[in-house]
Amino acid sequence: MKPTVHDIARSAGVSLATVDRVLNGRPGVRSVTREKVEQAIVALGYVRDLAAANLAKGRTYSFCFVLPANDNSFMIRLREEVEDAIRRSAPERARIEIAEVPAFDAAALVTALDAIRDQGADGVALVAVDAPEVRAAVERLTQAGIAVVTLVSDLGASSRDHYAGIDNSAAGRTAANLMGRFLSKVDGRVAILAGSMLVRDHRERLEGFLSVLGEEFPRVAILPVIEARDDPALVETMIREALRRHPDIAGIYSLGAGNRGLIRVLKEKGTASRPVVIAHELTASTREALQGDLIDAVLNQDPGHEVRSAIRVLKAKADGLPVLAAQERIRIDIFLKDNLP
Amino acid sequence: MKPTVHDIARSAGVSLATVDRVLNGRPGVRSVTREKVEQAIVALGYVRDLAAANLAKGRTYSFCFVLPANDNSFMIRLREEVEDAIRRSAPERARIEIAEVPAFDAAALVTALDAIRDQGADGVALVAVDAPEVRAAVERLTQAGIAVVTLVSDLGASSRDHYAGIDNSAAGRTAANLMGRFLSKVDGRVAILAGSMLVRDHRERLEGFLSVLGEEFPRVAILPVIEARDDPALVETMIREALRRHPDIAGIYSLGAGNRGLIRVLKEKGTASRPVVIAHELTASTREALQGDLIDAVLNQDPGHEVRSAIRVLKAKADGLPVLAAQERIRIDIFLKDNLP
DNA sequence: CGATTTTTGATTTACGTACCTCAGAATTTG
DNA sequence: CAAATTCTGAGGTACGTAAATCAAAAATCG
Repeated sequence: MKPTVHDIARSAGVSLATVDRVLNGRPGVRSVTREKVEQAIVALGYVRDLAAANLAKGRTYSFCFVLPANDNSFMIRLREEVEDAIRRSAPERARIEIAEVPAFDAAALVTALDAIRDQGADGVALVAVDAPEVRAAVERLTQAGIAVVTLVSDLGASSRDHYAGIDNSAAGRTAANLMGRFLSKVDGRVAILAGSMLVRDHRERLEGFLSVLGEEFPRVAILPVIEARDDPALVETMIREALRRHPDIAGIYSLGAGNRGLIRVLKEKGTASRPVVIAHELTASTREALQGDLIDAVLNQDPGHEVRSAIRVLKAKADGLPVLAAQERIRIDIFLKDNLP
Repeated sequence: MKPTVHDIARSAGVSLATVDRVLNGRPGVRSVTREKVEQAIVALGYVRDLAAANLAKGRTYSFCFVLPANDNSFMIRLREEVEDAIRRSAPERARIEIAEVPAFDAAALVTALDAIRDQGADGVALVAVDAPEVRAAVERLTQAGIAVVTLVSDLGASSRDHYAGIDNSAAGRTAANLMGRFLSKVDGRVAILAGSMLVRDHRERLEGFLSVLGEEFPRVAILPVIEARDDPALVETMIREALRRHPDIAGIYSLGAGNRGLIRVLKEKGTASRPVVIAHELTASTREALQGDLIDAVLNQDPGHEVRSAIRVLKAKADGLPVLAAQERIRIDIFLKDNLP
C-alpha cells in the first residue's frame, strides 16, 4: 500500500501536525525534527496524493490564454482548441480564459499581460511577439509567481517557463532538404514566400531553409524573399507576378500563412506544369491542395497538441512539478498526400 | 461554483442517498424519482469529481502490458517506456505490470491473456499477434469487462477497445512517395527488406508501399521482397547478396527492424554510391546513419507516446469515459537529418 | 383494511490531505 | 530559576464522493 501522512508520522515518531508542517513548509519545527520527518519521507518513499491534496485545498487552477485576434485558419483552429479545452476543464479543476489582443501589437500584449498579473492567475500562455517590452512583462509575471508558457511563437532569452511550439529552424531546414530532393535534377530557382520578417518563427524558418539549401544543394538558386503579410489576396498577386517575371521558378517554399492565394494560382497552372511546393500548416485549403496534387508537402504543427501541452505544463509548473520533456516536445508533422490524418 | 451532489439533492428535492443511488446505478429508486434526479443533474450541469470519487472509492487502476520478449531496439525502448510509466504511476493510483511472452507466439500470448483475465485487472495493453485464437482471447477479456488496447501491432476485426499505433498502410504509402521522389530521374530498381510477412504491420506497410509506387511511379521496378526476420546479421548477408546480384538497385525500403546489418553494408558502399534508403524506427543506429548520410529518411512511431496513450485510453475505458480521438492518434514521424529531435 | 414490499431519508464513516486551534512540553532567555 | 518563547501533539473540520445502515414513509398486495 502507498504510504500516507499517517505512516510517516508513525515512522518518524512525531505527530500528524508536525508532518504537515514539514510537508507544507510551515514554520515551527526544529531542524532536528524536520530532518527526522524528511528521512521518514524518503525511507517510506512517500509521494503526496495530489488529487486528495487539491481536493482538500479546494484548489482550482486559473489559466489565461492570450491569443492574437488573427483570422487566419491556423489561429482560428488554435482558438477552437483552447475553447475545446475550456469545455473539458470542468472536471479538471481548471478555469481557463481567453484574452484576445491585436495581432503583432507588442504594446497591447504587454497591457494584457499586466492586467492578468494584477487580477492574479496561476499561469499564462501567450503567442509571443518578440519584443523587449514583452520580455519585461513576462519577467513581471514570473516574478509574481505566475507560470508562463509561450505558444507557437517563442520569446528569445526570456524568463518564460516553457515553449509549446515547434523548432522553426528545424522546420526550415527540413523544408529545404525536401525541396532540394524533390527538385532533384531539375534546373530552376526557388521562390520563398513569407508573412513578415518581423515575426520570429518566420525568420527562423527562413534562416534554416537558406542554410541547408545553400550548404547541401548549392546548385539551387534562390529568389529574393516575397513578404505578403499572410494575406491570401496579396499572396495571390505577388506570386502571380513572380511567376510571370521568373518563368524558371521550379520551387516555392511558403513559410507563412495565406496559402489560399497561392493555391488559387497553382490551380491555374495545373498539376503538370506547377513548381514543387512546400507549405506550412495543415488547413482545409492546404489539405485539399495536397490531395489534389497542387502542393507536395505540408509541414504542420498540431494546435491541439500545443494547447493541451501548454495546459499540462502550466499545471505542472503551478504544482511545482517537473515536466516530461519527451511528452511535451511539439513535433514537426510532415504531411504528404499519403499520410494525411 | 461547480455543483456537487448536495446541490443536486437540494434541487431535485430528494436526499443525498437517492442521488447517490441514481449516480451509481444502485437499485431502489422509482423511475419517477430517478428522472427527477437526472433532470436536476442536466439542469445544473453536474459533473462528478473523478478525483474525489476515486479517493472515496480507494480505487486503484490495475493495468498489464503484455510485451514480446524481443530484443530489437524498438521493443527494448517500448519496454523502457512502460517501465518509466510504472515509475510515474505511483501518484496516479495505477498499478502497471509487464508480462513478457515469447515473440510471435500466439499460443503463449493467449495463455498470458487468460491468466490476466483470471487474476482480474482493469485493462490490458498488448502487442498483438494477428491470429484467430488471440482474437478469441481478447474477446474473453472484453467480455469480462477488461479494457483492451492493442499496441504497435493491431488485431484485425477484433473486440479490442482501441489501437495505439500508427497507420502502417499510410506509412508504407508515405515511404513510397518519398522513395519515388527521391529517386526522381534515376533509373534502377527498388529492394524491399522486411522482417516477416506473418506480422500484420509489415504486411500493411508493404501493401501501402507497393500500391503507391505502382500507381504513381510506374517506371520504378521492384525486386522480390527480402525477408530477414528482423535479424541484423541475416539482413547484412541478404542485402550484401542482393546488391551483388543486382548492381542496379537504386533504392532500399527497410520496413522492419534489424537495420544495424543494413547500415553496415551501406557504410562500406559509402555515401556517394549508396542507394536511396528509407527505414523505420528511430534508434541509435538509424539516427547515426541519418546524420552520417547513409539513410535518407526514417519513418518513426514514438514508443513513449504509444505507451502513454495506451494508459490514458485504458484509464478512460475503465472509467467509462470517452477518449479524445485527436489526442490519441499516433502519428507517423518522418525524420530527415534536419529534424531529428 | 392491514400486512408486506419497495422506496426514500437521515446519518455516518471513509478516502488522503490541508489547515486550524489549543494545550502542553521543551527550550531558550533574562 | 522563573518567564518568555519556541516546538510539538492531539484533535477537529473540510473538500466531494462512495457506501453502508437503519428507520420512516410510501406504494402495492391480498
